[in-house]
Amino acid sequence: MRDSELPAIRRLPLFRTMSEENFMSLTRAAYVQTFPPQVLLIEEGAQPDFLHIVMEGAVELFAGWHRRETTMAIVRPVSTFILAACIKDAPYLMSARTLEKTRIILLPVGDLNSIFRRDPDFAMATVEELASCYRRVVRQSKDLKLRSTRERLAAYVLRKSADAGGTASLVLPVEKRLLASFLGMTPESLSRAMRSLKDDGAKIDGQRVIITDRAALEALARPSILIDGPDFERAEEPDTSSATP
Amino acid sequence: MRDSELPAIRRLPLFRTMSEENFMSLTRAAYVQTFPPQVLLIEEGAQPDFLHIVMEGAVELFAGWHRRETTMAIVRPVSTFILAACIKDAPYLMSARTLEKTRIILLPVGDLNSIFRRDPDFAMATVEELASCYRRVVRQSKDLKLRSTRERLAAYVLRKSADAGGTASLVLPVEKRLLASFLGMTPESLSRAMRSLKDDGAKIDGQRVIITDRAALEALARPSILIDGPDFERAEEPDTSSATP
DNA sequence: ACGGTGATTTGACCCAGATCAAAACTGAAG
DNA sequence: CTTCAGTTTTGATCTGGGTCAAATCACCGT
Repeated sequence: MRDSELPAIRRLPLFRTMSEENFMSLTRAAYVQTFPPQVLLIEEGAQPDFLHIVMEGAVELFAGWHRRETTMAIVRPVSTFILAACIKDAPYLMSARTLEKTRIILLPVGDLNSIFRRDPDFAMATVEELASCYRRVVRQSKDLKLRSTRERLAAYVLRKSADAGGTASLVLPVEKRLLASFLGMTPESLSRAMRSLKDDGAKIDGQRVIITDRAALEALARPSILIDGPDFERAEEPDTSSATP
Repeated sequence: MRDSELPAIRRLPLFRTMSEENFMSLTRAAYVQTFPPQVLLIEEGAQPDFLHIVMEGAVELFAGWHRRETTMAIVRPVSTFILAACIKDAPYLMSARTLEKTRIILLPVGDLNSIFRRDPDFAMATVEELASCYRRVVRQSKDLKLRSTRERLAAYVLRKSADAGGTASLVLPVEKRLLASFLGMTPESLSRAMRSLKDDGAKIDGQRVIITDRAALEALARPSILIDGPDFERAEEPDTSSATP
C-alpha cells in the first residue's frame, strides 16, 4: 500500500478514533488491488472475507433476484463497504462490481474482528458507522415508498446540487442506466422524467443537469431532512442566545 | 417495573451479554408505561430521549411525507426500537404509534450512552444489533425493488408461515390496511392480490391465510435467503461429513 | 339487538410507469 | 475515419396498480 494513502483512510470516521498501534497493525495486514471496470468484487450470498475500502474509482453495490437486478448503492472514494456482513460474519446481501478502474484496499475480517474486540474506540466508531448505514437505507426506503419517480428524480438532483455546494449546474456522477436502477425506475422512465423536469425547474444536456428554477424544483421534490439527509446529522447545538421558549 | 419482566429483557441479544451491574443500573433508571391503542409515542424529526422496549402489545413504525404515510415496520414484544437514533443522538427518521394496548419500557438515552461507553460487551451487542437492523432494511429494499406486489405478498405469506413453524394455516398479525402499507401497496391492491393468490396456492378467509399448494406459492414468491431471511443468519457450520466437492 | 364507525371488498376507471421496438448518439478499438 | 457495441432517446402501446365510489362486513359501545 502507498503510505500516501494511509492518511485518507485514517481520516474516515471508522478509523479516525482507533489507536495508532491498532491502525498500523490493521493496515499492515491489508491487501491492495487495482481492478479494471466491470469486475465482480463480491457475489451476494458468499461469506465475507475482507472489509473493502474504495480508494479510487467507483463501485456499484447491487442485488439480483430471479433474472432481475437492481442497484442498491454507488460507493465512491474514500469509503468502506459491506461492513455489516463482516461484523456479523453473515452472507453478503449485495454483490459489488467496479464501474471504472478502481483501487481497493482489503482488510481481512479476521484482523478486523480481533482489533474490533480489543479496541473500544474502534468498536465505538463501528457503532456510529453502522447506525449511519442503517439510517441511510431507511431514508432510501422512505424515498422509494413515498415519492413518485419524478419527485424522486427531482430530489436526487437537489441532493447532488447540495453535495456540490449548492451549484445550479452539476454533472451526473454515473451512467443514466445505473441512476435509473438506483432510483427504482427504467432507463426509459428516467429519460422521460428528466425531460419532463424542464417544466419544474431543471433541464438536462447530456450528463449535465442545470437547475433553472430551484424554487420550482423544490416545490416538486419537497426535500426533507428526514429523507434527503444530510447523512451526518448531529444534535442541534444548544442555543446560546437568550431564552426564546 | 415488574421484576418478572427483567428476564425477558435480559434475554434480548442487546442486553444478554452486558454485566449484571450495568444491566441493573440501566433498568433501575427505566420508566415503564402502558399506553392505549393509537397513541403517538415518537414523532419523526424529534430528538431521541429514550430507547424503547415493547413488552406487550404492538407498535407501528411509520414515516410521513407531504400528506403521504407509509408503514416501515411493526414491532412486537419483546424488542427494542429506534436504537440507531439514540446512538447517533440524531433526529428520529420514523414515527411510532401503538396499535394495541401496549406496555413500553423507556431507557433514558443518557444512561444508555454512558453504559454503552464503559461496557465493551454492551457496545459489542449494540454493533450486532445495528448490523441486524441494517440488514433487515436492506432485505426490505430488495423485496420492494425486485418483486411485484403479488410476489411480495406471496413471499410475505411464506415468511409468516415459516415463523409459525411451517404451518399451512396462519393468521395475519396485523390489519390488512397496515399490511398493505408495509408491503408498499394500497389496501385495494392487497385485497385483490390476496384473492388472486388462490391460483398460486394460497387462499384467504378473513384474517386467516391457508397455504393450499406450497410449491405453487414458492414458484411465485421464489423465496431467497438473501431477501426473506432468516434474520439471524450465521456462518455455515464446517462440513463434518466426508469431502463432497 | 341496534347503530355507528371504520375495515374490507368489489367494481369501474384511469394513469404512471413498464415494455417493446427502433432510431440516434457516444465512445472505444482498429 | 469506420466499425461496432453499448447507451440514451423517442415513439407506440400496454398493464400493474392506483384512485374513486359504493357496497359489505366486523366489531364496537350502548
